[in-house]
Amino acid sequence: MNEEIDSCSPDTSRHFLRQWIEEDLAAGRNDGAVVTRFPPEPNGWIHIGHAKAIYIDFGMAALFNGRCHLRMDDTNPSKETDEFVEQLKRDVSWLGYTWHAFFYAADMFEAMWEIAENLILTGHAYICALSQDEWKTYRGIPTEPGRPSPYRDRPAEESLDLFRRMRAGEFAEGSLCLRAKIDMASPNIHFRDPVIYRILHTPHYHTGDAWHAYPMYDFAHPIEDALEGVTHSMCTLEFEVHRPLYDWVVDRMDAMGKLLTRAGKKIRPQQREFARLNLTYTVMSKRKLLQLVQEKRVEDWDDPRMPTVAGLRRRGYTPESIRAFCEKIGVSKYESETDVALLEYCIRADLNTIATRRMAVLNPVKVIIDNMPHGTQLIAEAQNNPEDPAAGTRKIAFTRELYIERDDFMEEPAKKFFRCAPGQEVRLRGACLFTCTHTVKDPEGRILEIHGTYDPLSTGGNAPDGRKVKGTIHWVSAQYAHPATVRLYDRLFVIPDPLSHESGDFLNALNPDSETTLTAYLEPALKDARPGEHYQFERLGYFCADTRHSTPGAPVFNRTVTLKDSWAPKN
RNA sequence: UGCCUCAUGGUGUAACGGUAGCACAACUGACUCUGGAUCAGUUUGUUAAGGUUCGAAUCCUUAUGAGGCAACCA
Repeated sequence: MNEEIDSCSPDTSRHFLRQWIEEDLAAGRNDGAVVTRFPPEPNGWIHIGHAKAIYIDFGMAALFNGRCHLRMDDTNPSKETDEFVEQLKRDVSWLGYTWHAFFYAADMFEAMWEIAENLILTGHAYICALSQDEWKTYRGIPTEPGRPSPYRDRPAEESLDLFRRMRAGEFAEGSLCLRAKIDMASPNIHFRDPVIYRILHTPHYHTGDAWHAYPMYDFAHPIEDALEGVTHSMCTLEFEVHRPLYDWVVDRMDAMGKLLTRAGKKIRPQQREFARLNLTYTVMSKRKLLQLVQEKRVEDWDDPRMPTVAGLRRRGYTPESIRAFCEKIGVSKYESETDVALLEYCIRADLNTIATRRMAVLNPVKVIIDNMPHGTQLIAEAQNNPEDPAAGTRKIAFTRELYIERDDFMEEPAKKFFRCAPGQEVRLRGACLFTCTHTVKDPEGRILEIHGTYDPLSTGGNAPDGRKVKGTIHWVSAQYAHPATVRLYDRLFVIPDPLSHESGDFLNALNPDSETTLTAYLEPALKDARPGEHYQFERLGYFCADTRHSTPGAPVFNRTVTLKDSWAPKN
């Protein structure tokens, strides 16, 4: 791939986020600092949609010589684990990014607590004892104002006492919560006295049982940003209506003198939102991916059919291709649906330059070269990668009996079918020219053997008289072929019926034939393929030796992506 | 029917009051020891209606369409 992508350089187009930061810089805000963050909740594995966010968060920081933090947004202990944290780090690193600092939001619980107590003391928060159901009637609906909670004017000392006892674990989950006192008549629901602390007794993977009261996202996130010195907090569109609340919290911190300063200037974090990635035929919801894993519809989070970063990696996608994809899709606030064809283009473009060419036959039919004496063999020399002469060549034994792809032979060739057919000369890649003379069939008419002759003068694949041969097919020696497991993937998330998808019954919309496992004949060199290595099996597509099931001497190959067009007769 | 946001070819984006451009997809052709790749080319677009302006994708108004917000999730 080109240098731009290798260096993880950010998008060069002037999208609205870039302009936003440029304006801040021009206005001299935050003393010229640019600090961003990628703040996943460690409750699952990241997918291609997160890759977009990572690309933006890290890319914008890099563009302005700023810093980007990796932060675990772990304010809800019920779904979070250390394993997810470790996987998150692995995946972000694999994508090619290095964070300038790593944080757990949980490490800031004490600071958040202090701010919350301060809010209570200054009349900006109170302990509410309304149940969730009761609260619904007080909060009101978007089109009508809400009513104040009966606990809204609880004295600060009383709230403070209850708040501290919440923390100590004296109360049952749901019995009490801390609310910010803002505006029950606001058209923005998030301003109607939002909950900022709730009681949770589930142990936290990082802080254990030290806490029984946990901050809500809306309260915690701006504090995390402010305490880390984040200047530009970028997130997806659904948080747009939360922005006023984000600013409200930052204002409260400012009033308490809690904002960081740099050269005497306050670092005031701001939030902006961009559209999340939607891919055609692809389920991106973390909840649904979790369901696929839990119900064992897939092998694991890194199943090659999953849109997770780990799944793509195991499927054979490269970090370069994913970054190139992120650059191509751009950044906007329009909720678009990107065609997966673009993702596939990106991996083909990368693999085309780096993948080693090998010959393989997935659906074999035997070829017998009648004018080649039994027991003899020729040595063919083939390029390892025509796109990269430095990849060199290799020698392959060519024998009297071969396998070729069944699709590469047509008894009655269609128009423009230039491959093997009776009387039609074809090139056996890297070896020689071959002409089929006749076939042998079983009683059902299925072809068992293709017989023919080769041109002994065409060694290497070219006839000395210079005659042109339009078709070139791949082959493996029947004598030396290495049988191996190959898995072909179709799109797992094909949605034949959009209605079933929209009704939430997405499992019925999954393509049941998304994976086909078969035994293929490979050229002997493939026996030594190491997990993670990329190959192009000529016209069959790009493959990657599996990183999970491959064993030395017996690699399993996953198909990364097919070549652009597969030939089909046009009638 | 409250608030917020968005709308440019089939798809994704650029143009920031001054020639609607790029990429993917599709289709043509050239070349090729992969019907791949590469190279060249073609087709297709500013949601609608008003207004401001010498000039509007861009600014204003209205309409239409799409999405988000009523978890003690993030």
